[in-house]
Amino acid sequence: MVQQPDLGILERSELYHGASIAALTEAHASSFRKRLAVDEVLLRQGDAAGTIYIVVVGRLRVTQTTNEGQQVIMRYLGPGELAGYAVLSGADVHPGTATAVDDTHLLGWTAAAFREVMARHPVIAMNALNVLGVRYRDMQIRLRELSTEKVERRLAHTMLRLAAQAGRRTAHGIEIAFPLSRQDLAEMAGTTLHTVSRTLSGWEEQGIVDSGRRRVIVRNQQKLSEIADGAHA
Amino acid sequence: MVQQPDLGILERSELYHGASIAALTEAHASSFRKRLAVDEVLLRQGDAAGTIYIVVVGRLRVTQTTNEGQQVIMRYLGPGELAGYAVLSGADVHPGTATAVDDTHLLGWTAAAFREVMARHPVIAMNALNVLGVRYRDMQIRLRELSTEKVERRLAHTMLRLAAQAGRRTAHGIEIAFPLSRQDLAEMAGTTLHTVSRTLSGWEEQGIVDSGRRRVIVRNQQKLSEIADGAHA
DNA sequence: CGGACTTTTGAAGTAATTCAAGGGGAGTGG
DNA sequence: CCACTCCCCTTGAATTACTTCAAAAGTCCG
Repeated sequence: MVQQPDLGILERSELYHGASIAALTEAHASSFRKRLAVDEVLLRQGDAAGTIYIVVVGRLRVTQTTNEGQQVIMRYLGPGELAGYAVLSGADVHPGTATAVDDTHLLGWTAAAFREVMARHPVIAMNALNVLGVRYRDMQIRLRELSTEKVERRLAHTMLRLAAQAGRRTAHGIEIAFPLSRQDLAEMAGTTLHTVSRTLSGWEEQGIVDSGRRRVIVRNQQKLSEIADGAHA
Repeated sequence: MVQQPDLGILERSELYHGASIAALTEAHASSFRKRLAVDEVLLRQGDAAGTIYIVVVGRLRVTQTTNEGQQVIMRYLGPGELAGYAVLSGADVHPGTATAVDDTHLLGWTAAAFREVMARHPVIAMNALNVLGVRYRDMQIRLRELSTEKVERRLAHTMLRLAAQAGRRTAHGIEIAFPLSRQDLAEMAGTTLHTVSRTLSGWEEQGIVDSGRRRVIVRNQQKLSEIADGAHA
């Protein structure tokens, strides 16, 4: 009875999409639930990679921290997305830290349980390849942007991606549906919070965005796209 | 008779490592050979992703080009490595261009032939997951470097990776075993050839490297590591 | 030996960081 | 309910690392 909604979530997840009812049921049977409050950590960079999760409700921020303590945000994970990909690809430790930015519900599997399900249902392995492929390509794009574009453009790309991934239509525009500080944007776009602040102030004047304390709304996606495409060059 | 060496190459490749003789034989039977001279293109960014290759001998440079024509080098591929990962992960076009930087021999498969082999031998799918996982992590590291480190450090990291991946011990140090221009290094480290040239000149004075026209030798790996670790901060 | 490509180096310019200070909002505790 | 405190955000000014522009010198190959 409680299972039905979970199966639906699994069916719509990037990892189990297209799997048979049998596979979904089996996957669900070997899963466990996990709940995180805001700022709780799901898995920590450097820890042994023993579990894999699917986000059911909520959102996680995945970061990597340098020896010097600087953080980079690798991505945000929303409903249906996979956390703990290290288990998929046989890495022994988690390369990043996943922290809840909202109240978050997950379904989890131990590495052994997951491998068992994947071995029995090849479609899951194919989905796993797709997940990694998509993320890898995403990374290539970001690397390319970071190598070739100036800050304003990179920030525009960053915000467009966030709007596409976690945007909520409102009367005033597309609102990023979770708390997002200047510092967060800086850690995604490869710059400082100061430069982000200045850039957003400029955009605000032009009516492109509307923002406040840990809150961002895209008012004019068109103009933002033009900036991302280098119209400002 | 000619097959035996090929099977050995396959066995040692990142994609077929650990596969059974039956699987290797089957894979070999459905493969075709391809040979490229220097500067010939194996696959082009944006082209339909219909084939996948393993490098047997030689080396490829994988690049992505922006709308404005700027290039970024995503990676180099040496013997045993896979070219055309798009086929693995179900992308419909190649995200980058692969060009030979040396005379290069490859074994190739059509997408259909490869999927057939992979479906029959799950170990290959697991290897594929590992390949993508390793590349993804590599990309995360580079993104982190690009976001948080200054040019000299990034360049040091770049050269250390090249030395590890394609280094040849010589009397004078570790030589990067393929032609590598200042421009190439710039496109890997996210800077300009001018800055690379100046940096290498500095390193040359300190006896850390020895370089010339499209040629780089690491003389003092220790010192280069220190620079990469931020000792120069 | 000519010509194309690669590298070097100087000088000027600039985007972005760093340093510094202050202001504003949200939540908490008295 | 008000005041206090903690974050987060903003903005100015100084600094700097790097790019861009420019020219010349090597180096390799045919």
